[in-house]
Amino acid sequence: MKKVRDAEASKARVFDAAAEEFALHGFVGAKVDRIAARARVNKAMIYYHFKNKAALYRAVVGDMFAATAARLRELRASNLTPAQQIDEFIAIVAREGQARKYFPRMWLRELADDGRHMGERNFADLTAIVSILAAILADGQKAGVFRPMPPFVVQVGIVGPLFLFLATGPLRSTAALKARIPISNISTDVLIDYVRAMTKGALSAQRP
Amino acid sequence: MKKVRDAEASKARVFDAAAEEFALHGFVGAKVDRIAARARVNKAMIYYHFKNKAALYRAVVGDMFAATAARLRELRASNLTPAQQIDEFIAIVAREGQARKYFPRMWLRELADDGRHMGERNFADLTAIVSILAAILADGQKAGVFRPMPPFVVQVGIVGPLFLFLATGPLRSTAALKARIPISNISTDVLIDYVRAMTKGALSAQRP
DNA sequence: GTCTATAAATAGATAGAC
DNA sequence: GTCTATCTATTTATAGAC
Repeated sequence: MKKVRDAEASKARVFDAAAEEFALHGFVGAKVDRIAARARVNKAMIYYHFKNKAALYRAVVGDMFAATAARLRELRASNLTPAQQIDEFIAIVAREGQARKYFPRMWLRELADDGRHMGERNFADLTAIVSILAAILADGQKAGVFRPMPPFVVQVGIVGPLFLFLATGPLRSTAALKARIPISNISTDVLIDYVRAMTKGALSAQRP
Repeated sequence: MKKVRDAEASKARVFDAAAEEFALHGFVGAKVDRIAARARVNKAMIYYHFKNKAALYRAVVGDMFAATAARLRELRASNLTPAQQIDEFIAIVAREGQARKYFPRMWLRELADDGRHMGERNFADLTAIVSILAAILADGQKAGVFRPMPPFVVQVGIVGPLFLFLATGPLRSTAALKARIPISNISTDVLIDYVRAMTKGALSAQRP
């Protein structure tokens, strides 16, 4: 019993340490030795809890995707208007991404890697997320409030700004210093509002 | 003389091969052996032409940044209106990024790495780019056509969608198949228009 | 300028004792 | 469940011949 609780605790520590390590160094750059050190666990324990480095990685990605897909399915089951659903889509992606500090970095890397390290399960969740956005856009077009636009364009228009921002805190601070730009503390709410304004401005059916 | 031309040619092949390799695998994942094979050059030649892997990387990043910064300085010297300068800023970043297929992926990775592999020169160019955007925004605010917005927010709102799109061609094709979304061939012009509409929609001073 | 050979370090994974 | 020791493979970089 005691052992079981310890096992769960050490497995959770491995998960957290791995998430941080993958975010900072990418799949290839992440070192199992460092994950073990970070988790205060013997390296062999990582292979006891998870099959290997790849499986550990997929578990971390899966946590974000499963949570996001679940929240989006709830959204889709609501009866909000298409415009409101876009607002909520943006807020959900932003909040789930912010709740997992490591994830935006991991995702930028995984995109650059063409999804090379994702498993079937990860891919299914990603597909679900894109399909939900496509459905919202289709509803909005049918209602005449959105102009036609390929879902992937809208997707990168939402995820791009959100994740680039969430992933680049330290770099922005450094750049702000060097460029002598005031380092205003930008809240996630400001960011969400901006992405909402961008997206609806660009999707709006009636434009000059 | 013949040798010199050969040297220039092989150095150029190393540059191209390295750019491709860094884009596909990141700084850590890039293998010098693969760069040599790709460039059809002996591995030792890489160290003959460039100091080491890091210097080679900085040269590739520098090519994009120097070109972009130069074009933006020209833009800044023009007498276009702030709104027109934003449109041109977006087009320049998109076109320079598209002219270097490898770069958007490299940049997503470098952002996730907090700029860890950049040199002083790279950083100076990056700073110049951000400063130019900040100046355009300040002009627009002064003229009353843009609402106040931190430059970094606008920056991620432009670079995020552009580079996420440019970096993810193959992945989008795969996802489109799995999600049964029509794989429309989206042109860079459509993308540029969308990012322009997004940015100006979100910056517009008079909004509901 | 070009190539071979190799030094030196590092990393993923596992066997096997406790 | 936990730890030590180690095997095997890779990888950056250079020395030195041509």
